[in-house]
Formats: sequence, C-alpha cells, structure tokens
Amino acid sequence: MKIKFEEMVWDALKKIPKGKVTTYKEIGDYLNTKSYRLIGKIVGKNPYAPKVPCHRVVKSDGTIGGYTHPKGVKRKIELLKEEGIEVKDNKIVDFKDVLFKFDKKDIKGE
DNA sequence: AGCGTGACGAACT
DNA sequence: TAGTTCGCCACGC
Repeated sequence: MKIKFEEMVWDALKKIPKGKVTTYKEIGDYLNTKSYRLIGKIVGKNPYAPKVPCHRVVKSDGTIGGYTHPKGVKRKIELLKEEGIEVKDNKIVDFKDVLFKFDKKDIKGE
C-alpha cells in the first residue's frame, strides 16, 4: 500500500506537539522531497482541517508565510500565541526555541 | 495517454 | 537586502 504524498504531509503535521511549530522545509526533509510548495498546497487543501494544525507550519525563516485566506494569517498568529508562541510582525520571536523537528524513524508508511 | 497548471516556499545570485 | 529562479506532486483538460 503506497501512501500518497498528501497523506504523509497531514500525518506529519499531526505529529507536531502543542506549543511547537515546524517548517515546510522540515516536512520536506521528513518526506525526503524538495517540493516545499507542494506541502503548502497540500496543507492548504487540508481536508482534515481540525485534525491538521496547519497554523503550526511556518516558513524556514520563522515567518508565518502565506495563507489560502489573506485574513487567515491573522488568525494563525492568534492561534500560535494561544499555544504560547510569541509572534511579532508575522514572525515567530523564539522560532528556533519552539521549532519541532521530525524523526526519520517515525516514518512507518514506506 | 499526454500536456499544462497550481501552490501558504526555499535557495541562489 | 532584494529580486529572480527552480522544483515537485496531484489533478484537470
């Protein structure tokens, strides 16, 4: 059974613990792919919206990045602040401190 | 079956 | 620091 790329992305997002964030790059590395934009697109589709914390995914610079809904970015920041992550000017203050990295060993669907 | 487009980024110059 | 270029998977036509 081969798992679709999207399934792995959503699965990876669900692995992110509360109060932590990850980057598209980390996910791309986790899935061994370079298609960072694909991840954004897939996360944007987000059929598992409440199950997949897409707001915990940020750019490698620590910036919130874009969002399917322009005003959705604002909500993203609010949600992150609720998680205990401080965000300023669309950027995570203690970004590296709250950055969560995946373990390759965690991959089981391959 | 083949071609073309989409997307919440990243890396390079 | 800013601007430009690349790339990947999935899906529509």
